[in-house]
Formats: sequence, C-alpha cells, structure tokens
Amino acid sequence: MSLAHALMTSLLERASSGYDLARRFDKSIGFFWHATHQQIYRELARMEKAGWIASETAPDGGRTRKKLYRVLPAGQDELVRWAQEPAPMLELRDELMVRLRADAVIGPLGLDTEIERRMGLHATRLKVYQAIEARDFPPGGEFGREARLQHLILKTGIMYEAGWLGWCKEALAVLREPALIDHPA
Amino acid sequence: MSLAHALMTSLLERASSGYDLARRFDKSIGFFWHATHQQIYRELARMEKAGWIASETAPDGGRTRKKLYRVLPAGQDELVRWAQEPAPMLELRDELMVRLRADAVIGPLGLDTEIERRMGLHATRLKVYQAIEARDFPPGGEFGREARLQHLILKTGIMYEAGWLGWCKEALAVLREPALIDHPA
DNA sequence: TGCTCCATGTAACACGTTACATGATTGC
DNA sequence: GCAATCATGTAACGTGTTACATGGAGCA
Repeated sequence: MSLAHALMTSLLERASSGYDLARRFDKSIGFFWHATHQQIYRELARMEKAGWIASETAPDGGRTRKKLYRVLPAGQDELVRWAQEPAPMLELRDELMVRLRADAVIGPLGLDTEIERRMGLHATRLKVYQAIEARDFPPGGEFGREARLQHLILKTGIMYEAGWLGWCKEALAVLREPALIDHPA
Repeated sequence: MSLAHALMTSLLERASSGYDLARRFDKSIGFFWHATHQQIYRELARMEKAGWIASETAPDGGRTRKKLYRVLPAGQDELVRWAQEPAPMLELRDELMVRLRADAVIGPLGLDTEIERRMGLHATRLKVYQAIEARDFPPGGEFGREARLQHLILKTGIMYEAGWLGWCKEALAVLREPALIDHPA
C-alpha cells in the first residue's frame, strides 16, 4: 500500500486536513495519484492509529470540525524506509487494448469514436500540464533540487499525455486504412 | 469490470480451459492485461452462471479434469455492447512519482538505484516485444485486418516501454545533476 | 428560507493479491 | 519413487469505488 506514503509526502509539504488533501488529490497530485475522500479519511485514521501522523483541531477556535494532520517522526522513518524498497512498475493495462482485440476478432465495432474522445482528453490534460510548466518553470529560471524534481514529475505527465496523443493518431490511421474495409478478415 | 470481457475475447480466439487462459495471461495477452489464475477461475464461474460462456469436459476421454470453455451468443452480445461504451483512461499512477516527491521534500533517498533497476526491466520487455514484432510482422509482409490490429497493440507496448526507457535516462540525469548535490534545497 | 460549500464519516460492494489445498499426469 | 507440471479450487485480506448520511457555515 502506498496511499499512506503519498499522503505523508503531501503532509510533509504542508500540514492539512483530510478535506484539503482530498482537494489536492483532485488537482496537482491527483494527476499522478488519484484518491477519493473516503479512501483518504480511512487511510488517515489508520495512519493515526499506527502512530505515523497526529491530528489537532484546526486553529480556528473550533468554528469548524477541521482536523489538521502532521507527520510524526515514526511516520517519516516509515516513509524513508518505504522509498528505498523497489517500486512495482506501472503496468500497461488499458481496456482499450481489450476492445481493440475484440474488434480484431469480432469485426469493426466503431472504436474510432472512442479513440477520438480519448484524444480530446489527452490533449486537454497536455495543455493543463504545459500551462503549469510555463507558469512554474519558465525557461531560463534557476531552480533548486526540490523544484527540479517537481519539474521532472510534471514532465513525466507531459511525456505521458503526448505519447498517448501520438498513439491515438496512429490508431485512427490503422482503423481507417481502406484495406481494412476492403478486405475484411 | 472487464476481466470477463478480456477472457471472452481470448475464448473467441480459441476455446480454452482456465489453466490455459492463466498461462496466456502470463504471456502475450498478459503483457497488456495481467490476471492470476484465482481471478480467472472465479471470473469463469461467474460468467458461466451469467450464461455468457459454457463449459464441456475436454475431449481427452476424461483423463484430466480439464474444462473447455466457449463463448455463448449472449456472451458475444455482451462483449459487443461493452466494447462500444467509453473506456476509462489508463491513469498515470506510479509509486515512483510518489517516491520522487518524497525525495524532493525529505532529501536524497538514493532513487537512482531503483530507476536503473526499472530501466533494465523496460529494456528487457522492449526487446521481447521487438522480437515478437520481427517474428510475426516482418517488414514488407501483407496483413489483413485482424493482424494489423494485433500489430497495433504490439506497437503500443513498444511505444510504452521505449517511452519509459527514455524517461529513466532523463530522470537519472536530473537526479545526478551536480547542482542538486552542491546546493541542496 | 434554501442553496452551495465545508468537513467528516459509515456501509456495501467490486476487484486484485496471497496463501493454502487437492489430486492427477508426465518424465527422470 | 519423486519431482515437476497440469488443473482446479477455497479463504482471507487489502484496496478502490459508489452510495448514503450528517451537520455546520456563508450567502442571497
């Protein structure tokens, strides 16, 4: 399990409530590691029980129910330990591959529509990442270690979306080759 | 859920037993959609109950317990229906991104070793895919619709592994920039 | 008053992983 | 005879998803 470690990393960057974390996991961090608020609350409760994090009521005089979590030394130790064990690779496990295979066996299923839809999604995300890059990492800027690593993560997203965008174009070309229509099977 | 649909696609290509499917999901198909034998047996039982597939004892005179599954019309209808609904995108959800972020916040954690390990894994897979491509889709060959789509799927794997291989090189370069060691944080 | 957002949770279910179990066949 | 492989399964658990529930705060 590594949601716990993702959350601790976020908490080290800034002490937060579950709600705050859920929103951050819907934006920046969430582009690379998505989690719902239910998952987050459940995991925070476990981590507190394990002694990795501690909570205090937010310094707003009890106006809200907000709980602020911070990472305890035991939690940081655990994070360091975990960071050094081998990480499982991200598997290429895409339902679209199954659909393409089904299309190959059964016959044309109209997957080009679906691929066009996804091409739009990838293009949108790519633009978002590129906008963030232009804003946070302008060319010519001088950056320290932390910023360079964050930039690397962002560039991973850019590479990823650009790669899939290119793939969509190729896939559409293959699906629409006249030969595929003229000489079925 | 789409393991059921992946299994039906495989069964359409060839009627098989759970054991056969498990082996195929450990090789060719498994490069794009992994599943353990336990998952497969459980899913086959469900699918038979749902009337999507049917089993018969293998035509080996009862020498083995082998059950051969084939897809029923209801199963193929379901597969066609499913193939036409939108497919969830493959999310970039890689523990290594979390580790890089932790490294950015806490300080150097020696992730270059891990990245080198993964670089080896990607390189190995890439070679496997390229060997399959050279064997099954030699340049200059003439292929029908089915083969072209299978080739597209294989090329997806090649693009994917080659992309990550390139990423690993860039990540190593960033992690080893002297500036990152000379001017921490 | 009613709507939206803040903030935290419970419950049930779907899916994937790991460990364990059983027995037959094949090859040395 | 013994080990490896064939072939099928049960059980328990961890994680992720979806639906539902609760109540306060801010604003029109």
